[in-house]
Amino acid sequence: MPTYAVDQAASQAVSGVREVLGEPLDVNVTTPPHGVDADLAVPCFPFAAKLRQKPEEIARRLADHMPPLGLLEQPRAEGGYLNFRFNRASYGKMVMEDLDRLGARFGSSEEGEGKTVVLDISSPNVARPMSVGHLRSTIIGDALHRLYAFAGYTAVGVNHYADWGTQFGTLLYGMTQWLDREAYGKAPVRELLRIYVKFDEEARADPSLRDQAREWALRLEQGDPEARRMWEEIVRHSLAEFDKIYDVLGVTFDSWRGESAYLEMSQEVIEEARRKGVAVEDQGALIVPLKDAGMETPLILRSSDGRTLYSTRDLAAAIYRIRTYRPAQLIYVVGAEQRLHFRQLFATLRKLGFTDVTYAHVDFGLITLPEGRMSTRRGRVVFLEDVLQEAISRARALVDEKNAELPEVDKEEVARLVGVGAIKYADLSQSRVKNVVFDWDRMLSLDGDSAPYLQYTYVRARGIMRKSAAPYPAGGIDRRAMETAEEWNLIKHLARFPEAVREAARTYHPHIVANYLFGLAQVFHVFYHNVPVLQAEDEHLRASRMSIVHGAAQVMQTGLGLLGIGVPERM
RNA sequence: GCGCCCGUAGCUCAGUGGAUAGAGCGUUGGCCUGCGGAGCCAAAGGUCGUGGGUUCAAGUCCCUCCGGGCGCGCCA
Repeated sequence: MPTYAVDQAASQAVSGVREVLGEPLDVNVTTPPHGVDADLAVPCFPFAAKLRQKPEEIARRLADHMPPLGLLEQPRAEGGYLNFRFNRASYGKMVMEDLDRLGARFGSSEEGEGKTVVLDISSPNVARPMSVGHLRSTIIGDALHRLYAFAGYTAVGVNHYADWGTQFGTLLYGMTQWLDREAYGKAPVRELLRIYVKFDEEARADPSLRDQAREWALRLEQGDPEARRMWEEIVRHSLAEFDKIYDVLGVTFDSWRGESAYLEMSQEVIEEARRKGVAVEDQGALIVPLKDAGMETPLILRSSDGRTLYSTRDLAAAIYRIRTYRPAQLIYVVGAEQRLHFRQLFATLRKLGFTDVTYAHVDFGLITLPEGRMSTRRGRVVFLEDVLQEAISRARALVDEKNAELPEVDKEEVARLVGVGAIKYADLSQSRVKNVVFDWDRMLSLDGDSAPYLQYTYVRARGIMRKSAAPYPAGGIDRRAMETAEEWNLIKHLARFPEAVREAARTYHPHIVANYLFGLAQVFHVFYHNVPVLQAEDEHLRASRMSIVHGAAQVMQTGLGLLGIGVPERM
């Protein structure tokens, strides 16, 4: 499905090679390394065995007999490589026309047309303040949500918040003992946290408290009105708190459903699993044996005392999503420590017959503190709210320094965009698989490879655009605007955006887009530094360069938008 | 003990099996009479954890070992 210039150029290279060699060979198109003056390369080593000829000779033969290719120059043989350069006139023209025609849709595709993906994103714990630990799922999930929508899918972002489970027993009991009404009225979730921590301390001195907590958990489970009322209140307060955070982050969901929404359905799922022979009784519990799927530990559907578990409700939720949305794929953006859980979940779903859905656990490394793993109970935790505030205030200090004459409202807006952007970018610009040791300065970095560097690119481009309303040049971009290395490199980089977007979605790696944008920023800054736009020699050249600037601003805005990062007009 | 993940420059990280492994930070030294210096240019800095293997070609794939992290039946 080659629609963009990059794709077409690559497929022209492939068919050209096949035509000359006259065989349906597997042709690999790569990008040459830095020192080589070429845009695409085809290594000829793999053909050697089949053609009984040296790679160097094959490359030479190809170079000599290559038919004319619209977007590529006549290739050259260099060693065992066949090197192509883009044809500036045709390739550059096509790129710029695509950009002009598609605008904010440049980079999008129809790949997901008619298909739905459901993404499990964020899923915080009710009754706890969100910590930086929830950042990754929220931010990575949001970026994937946007990327999939951009790729043409119907993307459903689901917040599956944890509002059920044994921890509510301790909380309800704790509330009956130590609740400070006034503190609860002012900052309910913080007060609940205090109680949660206090229970842990007290229970260490007096283990009988744990029985009390179990008692309350049971009351809640059985629908006791008082327990139920307290629980509902906790959930309400928590969701209100989450809302505030998501609002600052600019993250939205298509569906909010807590685990408790699946209590009834869990019973049906248990029945179904039993009926299909997927689940069996074992030591008083109901389990799904998974040895045949390569797992020693089974998925547990019902505990020996008859309660549903996290895994039961997750299974019910998955089935609910499949029946409600008819998705092609279920995606879970959840930490790597739950790998086993998702292997079990997916295997169970397949056993139950849900085989026409693909499942993906998009995992990511843990965020830890320098002193070790975060622990809410021990108060060893960094709250997301504090991180956001700190980021915004650091950005604000910088705005005051760099752009003192900006109006107050704009300063606030810029500080928010830059501060929040910095946090998101810090996470989205590196591969998600590695663990991260939390570090204020690193997470809130505002220089180098950081959000403001990219946002500043946009600001600079917009600065030029504000000063001139030159329209897209009649008759297309002027060849003279593609002559210098700065111009040509920028155009070539713009052309690669669709590829970055596609790869990021395909591999669930938003950092591919982030890295791409960083490269774009670098190339643009060099262009900006060396190529006069407003002062171009004549009107047509100026309009042509303006269209390049326009394209750069557009791609930066679209790309950052896919990462959930906004751009200011000034900063 | 078993399973999974990670190990690339002083630090933090990129690197679809292809050519001479790249950035940012930090260090040193340059560039504001051009469209905003939150910028640009340059230098120094590497046995890609270790040892084998597969391949025409390995930072990338497979195995050993070392170091770190996570997980392993009724928590979420």
